[in-house]
Amino acid sequence: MLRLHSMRKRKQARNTVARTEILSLLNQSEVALSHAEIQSLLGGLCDRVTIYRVLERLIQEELIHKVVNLDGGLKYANCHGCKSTHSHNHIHFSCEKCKSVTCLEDIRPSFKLPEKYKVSGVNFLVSGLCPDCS
Amino acid sequence: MLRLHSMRKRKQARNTVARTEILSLLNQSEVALSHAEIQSLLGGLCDRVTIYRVLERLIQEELIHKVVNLDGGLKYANCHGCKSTHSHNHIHFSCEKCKSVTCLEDIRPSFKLPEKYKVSGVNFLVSGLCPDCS
DNA sequence: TTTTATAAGCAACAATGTTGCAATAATAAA
DNA sequence: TTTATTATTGCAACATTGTTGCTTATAAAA
Repeated sequence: MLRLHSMRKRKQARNTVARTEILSLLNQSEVALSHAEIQSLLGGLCDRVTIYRVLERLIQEELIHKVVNLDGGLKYANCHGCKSTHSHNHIHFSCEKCKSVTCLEDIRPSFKLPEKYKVSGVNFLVSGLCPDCS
Repeated sequence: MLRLHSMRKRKQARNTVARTEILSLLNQSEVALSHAEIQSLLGGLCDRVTIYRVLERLIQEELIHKVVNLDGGLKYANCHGCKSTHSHNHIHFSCEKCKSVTCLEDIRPSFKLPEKYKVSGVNFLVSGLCPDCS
């Protein structure tokens, strides 16, 4: 196949079993899942490392996004509306009782920084009790 | 010493070298420090584990607070004004270039959750370029 | 079917955080 | 000041989480 120099050969993503299953898990889940939870749900379908690499890929493809929990633990959630706007600037809610982490997609906090700061991303996490636990 | 049953013996905090030095480091620092940074700055003054335990104690005493970075890494910062109000609901800024994490104490974001959520704490992190780097 | 580049598996490693227990040392009590 | 008490430390061992290199397997193209 002839390729022009400007036409950079892009890495062609593949539909593998691991990718399909992990994406399906996240799409079906109401809450964000940790790597450990995903591994457990997959029940040995694939290696630990594969999960890390699939998650990384899905993030780059903007099909999921990463959520940092209160304790620094990482969780992953599917992107519902975020993809269209290319932004993950909504609030995430972390329930102290059931430990669930949920995307509150419609809620965008407002704030104002001094002019000299250049903002490129935000991560807003609110903790407390979710509707089911309160 | 006679003690009533209701008069629970409270753990009496001690002024140790490690505690003094770590608190001093955090008070003198403009930016939040990670455990690794603190350990490096202390230069072998005490054990790794001691640093973890001192930080934990200082948090409980509300002299410092914990900041979760974008990647889930934990940093620690002194409390300037936060103690009086007993709240850490201000924004933290994480610079992508110099990797510094700063408390923006005066800036409080506003947002509104559905009624059923009970909020007990927030962790707001904004990333981008700090004044020095932009 | 054959080709080939992506992805998976495996092993080894690194970073970070936790726990139990004996020894040390800060503070209170004598 | 000396002694007693117990909070704190150091150490070792372990757990968790995430990363990297390399070989093998496999999805998709030819």
